[in-house]
Amino acid sequence: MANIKYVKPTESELEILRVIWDKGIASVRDVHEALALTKDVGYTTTLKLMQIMHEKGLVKRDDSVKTHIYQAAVTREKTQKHMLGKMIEGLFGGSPTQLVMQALGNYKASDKELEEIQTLLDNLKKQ
Amino acid sequence: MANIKYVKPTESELEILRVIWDKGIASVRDVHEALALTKDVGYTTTLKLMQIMHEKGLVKRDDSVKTHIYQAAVTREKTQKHMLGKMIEGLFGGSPTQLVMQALGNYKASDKELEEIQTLLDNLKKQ
DNA sequence: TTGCACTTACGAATAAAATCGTATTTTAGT
DNA sequence: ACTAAAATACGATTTTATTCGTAAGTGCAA
Repeated sequence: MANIKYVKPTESELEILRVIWDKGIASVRDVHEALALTKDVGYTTTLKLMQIMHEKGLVKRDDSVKTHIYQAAVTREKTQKHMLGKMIEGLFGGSPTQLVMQALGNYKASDKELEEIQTLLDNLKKQ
Repeated sequence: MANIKYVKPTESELEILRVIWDKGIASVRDVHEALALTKDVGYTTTLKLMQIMHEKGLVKRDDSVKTHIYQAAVTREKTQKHMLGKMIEGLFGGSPTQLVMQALGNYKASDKELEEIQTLLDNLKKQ
């Protein structure tokens, strides 16, 4: 079995991952420009972070071309799952239900979304 | 209006808050002993962290007695809400539904819990 | 080919968080 | 009053994360 250790992205790394997830593939400049829309940061800072992420295995890159092309090496879903898990464990006493209730109670969802949840809930009940 | 700025607890601070939330009130030693069950850490480290938390306003303390007694200055619920919000915003594209679906899908809940969620869902639908 | 624009590499500075050692204070028991 | 045990205060170090300056490589346009 491959020895895969989960690497927890830092706050800044997560910002970068989000951009890459949205774009699919991206150069440092692509990412930097996206980040620059919402925060003040130097180009080489973004570059350095992406290099570190590459070392950590958070992103893959094609460096056979002058402008390296990056893509995520971890999926959004896996990351979501890990972070949800940590949060459930740490803040919600291990109860996913607590988290769900809290989320549903505090953040309004549309009727359509409520229906989606209902459908999932129905499926879970059947099992 | 009182000027309350939300202070985001760090990882370690959160661990301490969890102990205090569970106990209601706690001395440094109480907290330290709880932490020591699961990690290797020095007493003065815990002390220092709790002092910092006090400066930040994360905890209150009664220092009229020799052994200071701490209690949380932020509720578990408020903290849960903030962190959920950040997570929804950052990882789930602003969609609480996404988060709920992900949580329900990945972490099994008991029938009783599913019923609780169902009840909440019914209420939300009525509105 | 020369030079300019753009890129990566990389070391180093800065900032933030966590850790701990040591000094000092407090108080209860003798 | 004295001492030991236990507590706090606090500076300093270590670790981790973030930021950026500067050097060096690359290729395209004139």
